Amino acid sequence: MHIVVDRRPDGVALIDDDGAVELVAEASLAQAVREREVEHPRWVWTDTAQWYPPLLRGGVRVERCHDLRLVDALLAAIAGRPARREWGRAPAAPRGDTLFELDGATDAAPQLAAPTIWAQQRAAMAAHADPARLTLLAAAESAGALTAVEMQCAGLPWSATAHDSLLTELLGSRPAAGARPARLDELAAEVERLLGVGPVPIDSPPALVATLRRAGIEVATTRSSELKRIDHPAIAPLLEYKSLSRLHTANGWNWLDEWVHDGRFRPTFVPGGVVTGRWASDGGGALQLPRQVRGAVQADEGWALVVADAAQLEPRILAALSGDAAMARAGAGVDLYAGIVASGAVATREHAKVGMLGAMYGGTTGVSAQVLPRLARSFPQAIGFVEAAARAGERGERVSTRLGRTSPAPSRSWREGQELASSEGSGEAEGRAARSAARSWGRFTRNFVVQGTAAEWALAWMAGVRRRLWTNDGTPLEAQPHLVFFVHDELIVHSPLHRVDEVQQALTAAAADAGRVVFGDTPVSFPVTVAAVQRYSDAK
DNA sequence: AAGCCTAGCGCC
DNA sequence: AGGGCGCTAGGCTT
Repeated sequence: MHIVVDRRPDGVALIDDDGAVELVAEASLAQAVREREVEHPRWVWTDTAQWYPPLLRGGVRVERCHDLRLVDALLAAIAGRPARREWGRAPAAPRGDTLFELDGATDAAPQLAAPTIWAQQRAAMAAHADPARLTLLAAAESAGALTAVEMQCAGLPWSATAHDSLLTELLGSRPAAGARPARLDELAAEVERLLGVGPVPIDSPPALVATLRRAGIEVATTRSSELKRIDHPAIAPLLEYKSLSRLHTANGWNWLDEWVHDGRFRPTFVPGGVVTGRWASDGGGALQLPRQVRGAVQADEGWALVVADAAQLEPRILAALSGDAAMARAGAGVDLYAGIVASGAVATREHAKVGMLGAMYGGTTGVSAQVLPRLARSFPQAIGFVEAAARAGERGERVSTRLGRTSPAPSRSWREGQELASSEGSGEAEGRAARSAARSWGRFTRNFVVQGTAAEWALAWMAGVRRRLWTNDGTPLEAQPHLVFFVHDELIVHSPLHRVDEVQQALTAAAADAGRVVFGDTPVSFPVTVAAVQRYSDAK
């Protein structure tokens, strides 16, 4: 049962599968949705990020939806056309701002109504080589969109007091606006003293490189990794300065003022915001919360944070994708890398880890490259799978995830570079540039299949957790266990203490389900580590 | 002043 | 000569 939500000049039309139309005023939409929700429909609408927040603020939860904008992005990538724009615009949108724009129609063409787009998408999905998987992906993507809105609405519990203490501890008390914290002043002075060449432009990388060189420190950049290799007394305080300066500028008091209100951090999550299908975030750097500040993420009194992390998700995804039975066996325990060592393929856990990451990212140097041949001997299917994805990318082909998300085609300039290099009389330089570009795109497609499929697994996991925690009995979301955070392979549920066991069970069971949902019958396991804590920093 | 780019660092 | 991001500061151009 679907209900298409369509904005009309005179209100919002709710259209069911029989074509019955209920027209409701925008102001009474929440009430209408609440009443229809008892039928457990799948709401079909242009954009969850636009439609859902007002409903949720009105206390109305939606169990399932089909997000036309997100599915359009999937279908566009598959068809190799640009995605549509201008979703959910009011009919009074200015001339030219129509959905038809990209189809080459004139601006006299009517804006496509949601029912029309829905019909087109159903047809496109039915015509796909694997409609079942694509339908699953559409549902998972849409469930993610609902969850993203709910997580923003609930917010991540954040203690401004703890954050302030932590900053004061590390940086000194809060400085006046625009001023530098005392600890940073001290460190800058220390660096200056130890370099002994006058003023040090510590915040300007190019100028700092020049100053370091004047002090006899031969560096090409001011990157920490490069500085770490240098033996000089000024380096330690410089590195500490960089780390604390970063904390201050990225997650200091200004960040706290801007992003934390009423004990909650409410970032905007952007499902499908990354080309691989991973989520992105908008504002607050939500997906890059440094470990330094995770002590400020604190459960409410009487509540806990249930933090769950999928163990070595990407290599497990690769094992399942490629059907590599040996790697599945290595992953039988909680630690896949230990399993690889136990299999005899490599000597240490670190080698296993670096080697697998290198295989999935396309690393060609160092330990990663050294152990790759050993991994390839022990796990030929897994390694062969990513190698094939890389070769496809190098040829300019597109690749797909397990559920059918398709990588973009390489750019025109990329293709032109390849053609130029293979044309008659092409020079050495063009050839080198083209091979470099080809390998680079191959690294992208190599990673795309793994990262993208891991994103699908994570969506399935999240949807499973949400379903298990689901209630729609009128209890506010924030009065029961609810998802508050997601980062690629990690979920946090804020839960009343007396329901923590049940939440842990939900996180674990949903992970096992996700493997079956995405891969069907697979020997690969997807264990999660789960910890109930008061502070996020206590989780690992 | 605003927009864009680069360097650098945080996360997965 | 390692994939994907977001964000900030400095420094340039417009």
